[in-house]
Amino acid sequence: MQAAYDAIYLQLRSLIENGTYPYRSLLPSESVLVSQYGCAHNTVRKSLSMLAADGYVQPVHGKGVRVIYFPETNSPLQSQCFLSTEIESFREAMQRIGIGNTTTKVLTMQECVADDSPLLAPYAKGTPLVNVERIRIYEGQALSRESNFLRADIVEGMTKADAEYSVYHYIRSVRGEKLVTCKRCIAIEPATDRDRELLDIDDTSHVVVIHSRAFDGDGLLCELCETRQHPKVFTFCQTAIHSRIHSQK
Amino acid sequence: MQAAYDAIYLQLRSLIENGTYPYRSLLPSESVLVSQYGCAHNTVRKSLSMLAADGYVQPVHGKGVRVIYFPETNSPLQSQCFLSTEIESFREAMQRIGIGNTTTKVLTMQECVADDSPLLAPYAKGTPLVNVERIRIYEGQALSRESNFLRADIVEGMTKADAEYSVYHYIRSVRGEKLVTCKRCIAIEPATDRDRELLDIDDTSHVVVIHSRAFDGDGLLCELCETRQHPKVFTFCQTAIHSRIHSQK
DNA sequence: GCCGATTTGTCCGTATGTATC
DNA sequence: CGATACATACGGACAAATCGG
Repeated sequence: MQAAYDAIYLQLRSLIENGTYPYRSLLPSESVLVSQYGCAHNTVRKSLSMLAADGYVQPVHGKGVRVIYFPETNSPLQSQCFLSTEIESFREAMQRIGIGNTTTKVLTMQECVADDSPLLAPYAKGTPLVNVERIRIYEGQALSRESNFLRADIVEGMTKADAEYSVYHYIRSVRGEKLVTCKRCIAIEPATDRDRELLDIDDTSHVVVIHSRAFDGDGLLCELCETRQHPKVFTFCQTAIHSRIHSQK
Repeated sequence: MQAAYDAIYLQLRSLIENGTYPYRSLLPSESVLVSQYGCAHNTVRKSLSMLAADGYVQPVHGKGVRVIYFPETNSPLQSQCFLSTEIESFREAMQRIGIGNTTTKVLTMQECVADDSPLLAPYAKGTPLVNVERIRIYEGQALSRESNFLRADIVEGMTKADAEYSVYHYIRSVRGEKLVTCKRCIAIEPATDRDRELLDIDDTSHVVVIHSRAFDGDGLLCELCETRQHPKVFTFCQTAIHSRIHSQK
């Protein structure tokens, strides 16, 4: 079942994207939208705040809701970015940006237990884990590698073949678990000897390093992952909105 | 005046950060919080959704609101990231992460007009602009440069000295304008000859390129900026939350 | 497996405050 | 000053998920 605010969000978004509400114009006022959609004021507001968070509109107090979306041909579009603001598997990301011919190779896959190393500190000590190390190859080049510490119970029964296809797909479709929140940290670090050994980075001095921690439907940590990859495959788009909180802090 | 949901957000956040509500625990239920704070449940819900967006909690349907925040010593904290999810000036960012001794040098600052080049396409053709090119130097090294196309009216009267201190500070404090929305696109590109000429990048093959577009209080584009910088000064943290929208699209 | 209590999720209608024009 | 528009807040109703008995 689709929520009312989702439907309104999607409809308004497509009207913005197809030019019905062009860049720099004002949307119909809240009260007009309320009567158009036959819903409550708060419902329209939720849809509008979602559009604002995604960079489609910006509400202007006392004036209206300004459309700030314009199609971009120059820089990579939001939808074509390598790293999305959503939670998706590598496979899903590749399909989204239209790179079909990628393969994944599992280097190692072994059970272990969370000790008190700083790397695994977010896991409770003693938690059974599975460590999966993989390499991503596209167009014959190894451009990305990752080391993944997954909570054992959430990937119970996973085989190497499953991990080669998609760990996220296994968690979601086979295990029926959700991935709800993902915290990420992006940095650019000098390539290590191990990077040069495993990846085709040639004359590239640095690699993109993404640390991510994913939480399941219960809000419990289930994945702790480090991805190291060639810089040329990395793009990321984001919309920042001013909040008064930080100005007070 | 501070909104009620802001106060509740700040209070709950500090209670989470100081360990009163530790990692993996559940917050008091909505109804308890409502009676504690003496407000309506929608107000509490707004605070909780802000905490969720910032990666502090994750609500679990029918169960409670799980705390997913833990202090990190290993990877860069959210507050220590170079590029924040807020809208701030370079000067503010440097103060936040504790790098005091930085200087800014204005290379060029000249008026121009938006033509039909793809770079300036987001501006209406004919819009008066000011182009400012600057270099950031810290610890004696030129590590970042940027080319900024600002709408002329929003930086009216700005001098080279103002631009050397902070363009954002001039816009906000002198001109009294707000910067509300900022769309950014991050990529890693090979360093150009011009990069090597202006920056101290030595044996580094790539630079971090940030394209950003900022919108003023009226929701009108007022800044179009390209930043090119040394990889070693770049870190970015972000929290992604699963939305059903993308799964339907 | 069912039932009831608890908790979050969605939605409604209303009232008031505040900025813009 | 009045009309319009967004911002905040309240209180209530019902749905849906979870959990324990």
